[in-house]
Amino acid sequence: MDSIDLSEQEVIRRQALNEIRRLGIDPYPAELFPVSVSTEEIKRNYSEEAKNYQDVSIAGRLMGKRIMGSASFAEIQDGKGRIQIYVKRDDICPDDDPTLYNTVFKKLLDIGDFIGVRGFVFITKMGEITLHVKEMKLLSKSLRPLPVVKEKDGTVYDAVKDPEFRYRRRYVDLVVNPGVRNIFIKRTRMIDSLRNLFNSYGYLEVETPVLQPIPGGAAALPFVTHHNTLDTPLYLRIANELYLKRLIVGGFEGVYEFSKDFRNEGMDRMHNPEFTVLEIYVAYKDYLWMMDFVEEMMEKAATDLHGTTQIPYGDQLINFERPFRRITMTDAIREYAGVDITGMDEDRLRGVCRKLDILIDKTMGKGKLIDRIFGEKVEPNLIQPVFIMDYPVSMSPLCKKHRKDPELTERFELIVNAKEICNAYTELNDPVDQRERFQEQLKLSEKGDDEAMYIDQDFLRALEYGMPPAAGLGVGIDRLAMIMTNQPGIQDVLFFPQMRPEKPTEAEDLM
RNA sequence: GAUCCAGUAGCUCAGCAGGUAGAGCACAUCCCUUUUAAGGAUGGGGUCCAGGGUUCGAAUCCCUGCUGGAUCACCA
Repeated sequence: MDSIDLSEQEVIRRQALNEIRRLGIDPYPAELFPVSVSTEEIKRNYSEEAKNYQDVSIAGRLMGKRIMGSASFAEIQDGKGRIQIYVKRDDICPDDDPTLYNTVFKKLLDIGDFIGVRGFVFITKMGEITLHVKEMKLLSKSLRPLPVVKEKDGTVYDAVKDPEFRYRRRYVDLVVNPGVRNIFIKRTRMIDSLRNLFNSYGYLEVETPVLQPIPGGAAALPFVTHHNTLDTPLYLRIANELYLKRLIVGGFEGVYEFSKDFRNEGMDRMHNPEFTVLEIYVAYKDYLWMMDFVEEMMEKAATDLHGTTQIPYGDQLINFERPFRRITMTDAIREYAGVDITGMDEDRLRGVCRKLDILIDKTMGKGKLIDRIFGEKVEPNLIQPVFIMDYPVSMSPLCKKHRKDPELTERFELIVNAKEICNAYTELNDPVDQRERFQEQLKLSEKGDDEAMYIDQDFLRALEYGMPPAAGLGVGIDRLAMIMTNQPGIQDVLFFPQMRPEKPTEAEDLM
């Protein structure tokens, strides 16, 4: 990298780096630094009376310096939070040489540098818990200036908020915006909560192929790649449903997987090309059982994260307390759109759509028309958790037909804040019916529906060996995380949301 | 994909009857031993996203492009 491309501050930091080396200090030492406590633990447990934490070591990023001659206050930020440190020249420079304080600390250390300090904890006149430093060591020099975000009385000054900057340099976002870390910690805690529940039921976490010869289990456009040795196309999975069901065929009675799925479709605040779905399949259950299970799961996740079932989302308060409302799709359309679609054929549904001012096109079949009515007129009203049950058969080629109505399927979705969070079936295990449903998908595909499902012959073969009755569930983990962490976009709950690659000039600059 | 908005210092932003740039923080030099958005003084730093056009003159007006955001469409 040519120094002519560096900003003044970057040049100064490189000069400081050289100066540090010249003083015989290794700016990137190899040996461990013995951290004895976290900033959080000190702040939580320190008491003046107990006089605890009188010899501790902490490490982290230097996040602020307030120099007042031969004494200074500064801040260290570790993985848990920040603590103020008090640095006095006479303490860190016990002999006559003041270099460590005057030159190294005051001039050569910058905001963003990692340092380790050892000392004792006290409380300043202003009442702040502070570490009085006796020894200081540089652990890693930072060469780029970190944005300095300040805060007073709850007001944040100069917060880094440009979304492009935040998503492209998430590492900086995490250092500088403390709330961001908590979002991701909560996301992980949420997944822990689900996993713990599944394990407590004795279900087995499994892994199934990401690279699939036939991308099945959902209606979506896949990413295609190529395997050189096999000389065959492979697809990144759009769902793992068909593989998990094969495991149910194989005798596992409860399996689940947190699955990274990939869909070659649009990107926006709700969609990222790769995203996480939980899928779980349980033998000998049906979709009614699964609704109870989902209620338990959601209530537990909410309480594990927030200690309550009431979750703030935007200006809403969402209540995950059991039981959730249950309503069939037909009843929901009757209630919110004022139309009874029972027994309507495709033409009459088209008439309904026209009357309700819903945009449709010729390629839409009965299932899609009903879905449009639901999406336009019903879904926006559904803020609190609600199960929508019994979808039309043509929308659900992997779902068992309804025990009472062959036009419907035993399927439900959980809608929260007008968005689908869960999708579940009584799984179709009749291999003959499944073959027919696939063939109908093939017809749709021949009509031009590029998302119609492929026929997976091996999956049919598996069903022909016999699959026990089972209930299956898919949960959009990113969307659930959005709700559980009160975030408006999927980019805010993904560490590294997909972005257009940076320009070559920028990329070269990063080399 | 459509429409709208935005891109100015490391960060947050101002500047737009057109006269080639400014603030706060950060950075540099100096003063200051319990401060806390520390303070005081002085100073450096910008291909004003890119390219074209109008003009004597463009950060400012026009066109094209790039990147991002919002809304809608499409899609789970």
